[in-house]
Amino acid sequence: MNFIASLAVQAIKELYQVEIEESAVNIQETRKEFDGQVTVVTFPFTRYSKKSPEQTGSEIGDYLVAHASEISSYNVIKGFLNLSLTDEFWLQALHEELLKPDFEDIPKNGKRVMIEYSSPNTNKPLHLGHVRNNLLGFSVAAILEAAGYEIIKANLVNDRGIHICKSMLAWEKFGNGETPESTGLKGDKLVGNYYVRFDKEYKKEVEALIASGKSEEEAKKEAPLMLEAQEMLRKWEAGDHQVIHLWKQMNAWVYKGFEETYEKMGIAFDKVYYESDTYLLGKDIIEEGLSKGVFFKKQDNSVWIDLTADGLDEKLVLRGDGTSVYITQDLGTAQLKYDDYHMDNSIYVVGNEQDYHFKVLFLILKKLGKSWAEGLYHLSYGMVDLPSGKMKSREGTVVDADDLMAEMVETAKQRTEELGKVDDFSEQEKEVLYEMIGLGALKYFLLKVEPKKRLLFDPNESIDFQGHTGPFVQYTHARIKSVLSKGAYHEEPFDVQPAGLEASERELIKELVKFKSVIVSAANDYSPAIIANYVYEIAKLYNKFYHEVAILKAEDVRLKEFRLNLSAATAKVISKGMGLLGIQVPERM
RNA sequence: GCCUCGGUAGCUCAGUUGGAUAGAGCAACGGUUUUCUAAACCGUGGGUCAGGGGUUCGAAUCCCUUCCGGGGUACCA
Repeated sequence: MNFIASLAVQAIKELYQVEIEESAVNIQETRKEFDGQVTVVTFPFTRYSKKSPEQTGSEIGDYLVAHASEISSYNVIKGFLNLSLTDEFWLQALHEELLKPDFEDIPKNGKRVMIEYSSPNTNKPLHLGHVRNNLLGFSVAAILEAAGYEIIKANLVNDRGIHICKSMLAWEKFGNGETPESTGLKGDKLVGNYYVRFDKEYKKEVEALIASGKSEEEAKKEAPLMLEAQEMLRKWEAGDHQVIHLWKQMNAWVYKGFEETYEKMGIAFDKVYYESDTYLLGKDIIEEGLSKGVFFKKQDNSVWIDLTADGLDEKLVLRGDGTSVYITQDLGTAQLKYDDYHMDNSIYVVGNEQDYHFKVLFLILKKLGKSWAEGLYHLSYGMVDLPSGKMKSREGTVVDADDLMAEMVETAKQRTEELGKVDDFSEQEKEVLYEMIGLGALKYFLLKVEPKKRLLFDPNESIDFQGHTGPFVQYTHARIKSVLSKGAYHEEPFDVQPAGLEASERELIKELVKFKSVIVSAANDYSPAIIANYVYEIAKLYNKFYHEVAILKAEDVRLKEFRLNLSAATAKVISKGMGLLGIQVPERM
């Protein structure tokens, strides 16, 4: 569509003797209710023409039609110049953009980007909040890869700390030697139960202490369980054999559980970092900052940075006793990641509750003069809330990831059986299909919403399978595949030039040829939602086309061939687009 | 208090660097199948784009301000 902008620039120059930038030409899609496909907004040009918007539009319109064979006609409504492009133009675009085997390839741009996501704690199973994080990370990685980046998918596992000790301690005290094998529980679930158990017992102790006259603050600090957990953390840091053994064993249970969940979810990583390996990093960066005068020391030896000039606060970066805080570790880990991969960009997929933390982290790295700090980006997303409010693992008010996925698959099964279209499938084929649809519905539901928006999930209201949903798009794909197979379609060079395009065909082509630019803008915005909405639009337009024109029973063979090709191109875009969301599409459903 | 992100139809969401009469889905109502998959299609109703001001040919979009909601503002992570 670029030729229209440059031609418009030419027109302004010749008609009104004014030189303008191409970017000053506002081009948009023509709204449905008007004739044409592309619209140039001509209001801004009236200052050059010194004429009415209508007259200006006509003059430019005449010029464009005279100078571009692709433009067949125009109409002017107020300051809008609506252009109709020839059918040949659209067919050509379809041909060039979509009917090649490597149609979706965007050349590599030579840039490397790391995307860190998931980053679970090993004291509890994954819940719906993690699901959003995982799907976002995986999808953004796929989108960036499609846009030409080299991708490293990283996971930073939070495998140590006081919260891990809490579940360890509770298991030691109340577990009676339970194991995943002895209980039949998934490892992460088993460990999660003890995390909840700790909280329960701890609260009892606190209440007892309060009853005996302590203040709430004192009680929370002095409860024996808390003291024991802290002692356990000290032993862990000292390398105590028994504690380390227990830690390794319980983490191993959790990892096995996570693996199952990740596999079901269909996500994976190229590199896993463990906080137990990285938590001591960052101290040399503190030294560096002190010597550069970026940080300063207080009387108690604690180290700070003053960010008040940047509108933030003073921030502690190292405790007075020399131990790390969260940001110390993150400073060190950021350096480690860069040393490992020398990437151009590094993306952190982390909830918006940590917006401030990342703002500070990136700012500190810039102040330290790290050349790579410019490439850091916090992909912040909104929390997933229940109607009752926030999910809290400790209180057990969470939507469990495994349960949710299983429910979705079950619903998909019921739906599919009711419709009875795949009764001839083998049991195994059915299982595969149910998973594809159930997970497709879930993933689409979570990804179609702009990441930064908060998401409300009502467990009592099931996720839809109709309308603006994953299954709708999947269904459209299956429908196309069915037509293609009945039409004995096989990919081959096509040169069919139908006498004239139907409106529904033109609309579909117009949307299809946007595919690559949509990938690019989704990559620039780190937004799977853009892909999700685009793919939905494609599916809708295809269904309209499908209902309005006959494909297999087209008037003549050439027309049928063309429509089969158009269908095949649509299927490719749907399949590839859904793939960018981590959603598979079936041949039949 | 300060910082930050949200607020668009009953509900869930789209809405490009400011552009035409603000769009989808769900829910409601009505229609479409002897014809390529009805998980579909077509139609009807439904709006103070949170409120107010400003910038301009033009504002859901940019600026200011008020209100409502989330999050942050820890020697927690």
